[in-house]
Formats: sequence, C-alpha cells, structure tokens
Amino acid sequence: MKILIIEDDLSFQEILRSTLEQERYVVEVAPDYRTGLIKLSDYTYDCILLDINLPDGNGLNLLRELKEMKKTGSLIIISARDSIEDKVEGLDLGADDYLAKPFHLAELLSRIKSVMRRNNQGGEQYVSYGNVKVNPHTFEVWVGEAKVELSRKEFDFLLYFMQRPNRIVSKSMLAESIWGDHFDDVDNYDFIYAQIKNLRKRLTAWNASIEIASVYGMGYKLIEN
Amino acid sequence: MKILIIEDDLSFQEILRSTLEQERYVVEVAPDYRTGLIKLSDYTYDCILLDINLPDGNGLNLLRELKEMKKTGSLIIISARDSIEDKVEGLDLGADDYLAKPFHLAELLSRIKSVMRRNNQGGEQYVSYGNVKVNPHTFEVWVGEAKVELSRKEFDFLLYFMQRPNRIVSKSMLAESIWGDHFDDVDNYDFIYAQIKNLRKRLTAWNASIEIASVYGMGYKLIEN
DNA sequence: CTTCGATGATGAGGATTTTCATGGTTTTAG
DNA sequence: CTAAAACCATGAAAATCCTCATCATCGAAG
Repeated sequence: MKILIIEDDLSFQEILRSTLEQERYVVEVAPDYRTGLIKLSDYTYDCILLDINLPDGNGLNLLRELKEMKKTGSLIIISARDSIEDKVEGLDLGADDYLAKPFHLAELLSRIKSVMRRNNQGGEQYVSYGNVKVNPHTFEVWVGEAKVELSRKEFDFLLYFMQRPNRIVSKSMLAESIWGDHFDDVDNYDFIYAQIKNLRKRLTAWNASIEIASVYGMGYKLIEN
Repeated sequence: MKILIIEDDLSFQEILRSTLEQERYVVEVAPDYRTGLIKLSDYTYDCILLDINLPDGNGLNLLRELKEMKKTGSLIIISARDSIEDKVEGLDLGADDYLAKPFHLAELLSRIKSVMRRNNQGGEQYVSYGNVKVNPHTFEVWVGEAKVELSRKEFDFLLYFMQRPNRIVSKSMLAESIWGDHFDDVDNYDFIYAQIKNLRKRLTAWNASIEIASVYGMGYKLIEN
C-alpha cells in the first residue's frame, strides 16, 4: 500500500512517515502543492494525506485538480483548523475523510484503514507496472492476460519492486522488508542473489515487459524494457 | 518484547495498546495501582509505561515498591501534568524517561526503543521459562547450560510461546504472528501442526522442563511440567 | 589499457518448510 | 453409551529456501 503525504510542517511530516512506515506502508512525501501535484501525475497512490494549509496554495485546489485527473485512491484531509466550512467543502470535493490537528496517530491509522476498506468495495486493488499486475491481498500475479505462479518469497520480492518501479532498491532494504526483524546487519547477501536470479528467470519465462536491473554497488532497480 | 501499560484512562490505554501491538510488542494493561502491582510481581516486563495519576494511589509509590522488588526492565513515566517536580522525583526514583501528555505516539515509540537500548548495554536480555532461555536478538536458545540448535520457524514458534507462558495461544494468532500479512483467514492449519510436532520433538530431545500442551478447540499452551 | 579488489551471478546440494494422506482423539448429539 | 463430526497428530513426499563454491563483471588505481 502506497501513501503520499502532502504536508509542509517537516517535523510533523517526519512523524507521520515513520509511523506509517512502521505500519509497512510505502510512504512518499511532498512538502508543498507543486511537488504534490507532480508526484500525483507521475504515480498512483492508494491513499493521500493532504494538509489544507500549504505554503504555495490551498490544498482544496489540489483536490479539484485531482478530481479532473480522475485519479483513484483514497484521500484524507488533515487540517489545523477544525472549521466546519473546510470540512464540508473538502468532503464535497471528494475527500474520503477529514481529520483536525492535533489527533492521535492511532486515530489516523484506523481512519486510513477504514477509508481504504470502503474504497476497495467492488473493485480490487492492484499494483501494475509494464504488463505485470499484482494483487497484494490474494497473492495473484498476471502477465498480460495470463495468470502466473510463483513462490512466496518470489512474490515478496516482486511486490516490493513493483511498489517502487524505477527506483534503486538496496539489498539491506530488501532484506529488512522481506525477512523483517530476523535480520541484524548480515554481511551475506547470497540468498538475495539467489532470489533475484529466480525472479529474473520467471520474468523472462513469462515474457514480462519488465526486468530487474542491477545497479553496481547500490542494489537493484525494476525497469520497463 | 513485553510491555505493561498502567493507565486508568481506558480509551487512551486502548490507543497505546493497539499502537504497541502493531509494533509487534506483547502488551498487557493494568487500569490501576493494585492491578499493576499484582502483574508486576507475577511477570517480568521489558518496559513499563506508568501513568502517575492513578485512581487508587500515586504512581510514584509504585515506583518505590518496584525498586524494592529489584525488578529489571525499563520504566517510562506518563503524566498529564508537566511539572518539573514530578519529573525530577520520578527520574530520581529510577524511571528511565518521562513523557508529558499529550505526546505523539511516534515520540513514545522512539523513547521506548532508546530506553530499552540503553538498558540493554552490558546485559543481554533473555526470555526464560522453565529451564529454557531464549535470546530474541541473536536467536540463540539454551536448555539448562547447553546451547541448542533449531530452525528459524521453530525459533519463531518457541519465542512466541515463551513470551506467553501458560496462556492459550490460538492457531490464528500463531499464523498471524509468524507469517504476518501473508495470511488471510486460511482454513488450513497443517503447517502449524507440522511445526508444533517438530518443536515438541525438539523439546523432549533437549529434556526441556516445558512442553506445548494442546487445548482442544482453542489452540496450544506452553506449560511447565 | 591493464590489473586487482570488490561486487554480483549461477548451478548444485543440503536444509527447511509446507502439503498430503491417513489415522487417532476429543466433544457433542442422539 | 455410541456414533458422527470436528479436531489434532504424524510420517513421508514435494516444494521452497538458503548456503556454498566457483566464475563473471564492474570500477578504480596505476
């Protein structure tokens, strides 16, 4: 699940980010209107946390633009002012929920979950890149129209890459995310090499339009070819 | 890691609990002084979150008693009043940190981590039950004086049980905790049966003084024999 | 341009994890 | 008390995962 935080208070942004990442969300941040809009046109997010008061414009405008772009995904408004007008206007413009600062982080987490649950009704959520499509809930994978099979760890790897297309993913990030706490600075990445090898074999066998490129000394990157 | 929350505001207690559980801590709660004291004499916790204002006594007294009991583990004071006197007195009495309400949950989480890290210096932390001792960080296990070997999943199971001695553990809890998100209401518990079987074989081979008892229709329970 | 150290890839083998088929227990209903 | 159903245990086979040894590739220094 991928979440975009649009929030100009950097320390608060950081608190949100670390909390959400601990919840295993994939998080990106934008400090202002402009950056937020760019990210939104480039990527698709499962949920957007939008602060109304931005340095370079009112968040409600961004909401209007989003509507025109016909982007899917949930949106929760975060606002310092608990004004009824803002709330009503925001919800009218298509926001899914409204949260006034200050709030408990647990409250935010439960709102995120409920909003995403609500929006998921009747339409499954997928992660797509190239001709590959992944359903994070059912662990199904399609290449083009054909459903394909892979093992659990292979799925974990693939999903992790699919959620970060075109970005460099370090081996320690992979290890951390796939093996979780069971991983304290190991100096041996053999099992990552092994999994990457297997996943690459799958991708070519499937005729997928994506591949895992090595970035020497840095890690790997999922690219379209 | 096991945490005890002593806090009378039940809704706040609940927020803390869910947050900490999402962080994979094992959480127990006590709504007042008396209950807290009972739990503390029965079990050992890695960290205690103590509210100063309790309905049946001042939390600082509990701190004094704890000191006499020579209990290990970290303690963080939570207080509605941000008074310097309380803070100084609390820290004098051996508290490891002091947090004034309201606070961000992310703040609490980082305090917990830093406090536990600090207290862990020079003395490893173990989970013990019967003649079995487990180090959650290094994944080492001892039975009596002898170090023993087991596989990763067996370790996961053992640790999960060791953190909840004498409590019934359901199969869905086990599945959830060991396989994480990769687990949506599966109707097949064969792999749990298999792991339990292997772990039991280990325990008897080691001459451990503990065993995994079945609780028909409920799950399993780690008991001393 | 060559060499060397560091980094990454690969096939094979062994260990672990999961599934499957079967049989034994416990509970409940009759 | 008996039978049926749900629940649990177990050995063996299959699938997956991780390690090891070896080889290939990359980048920096000379």
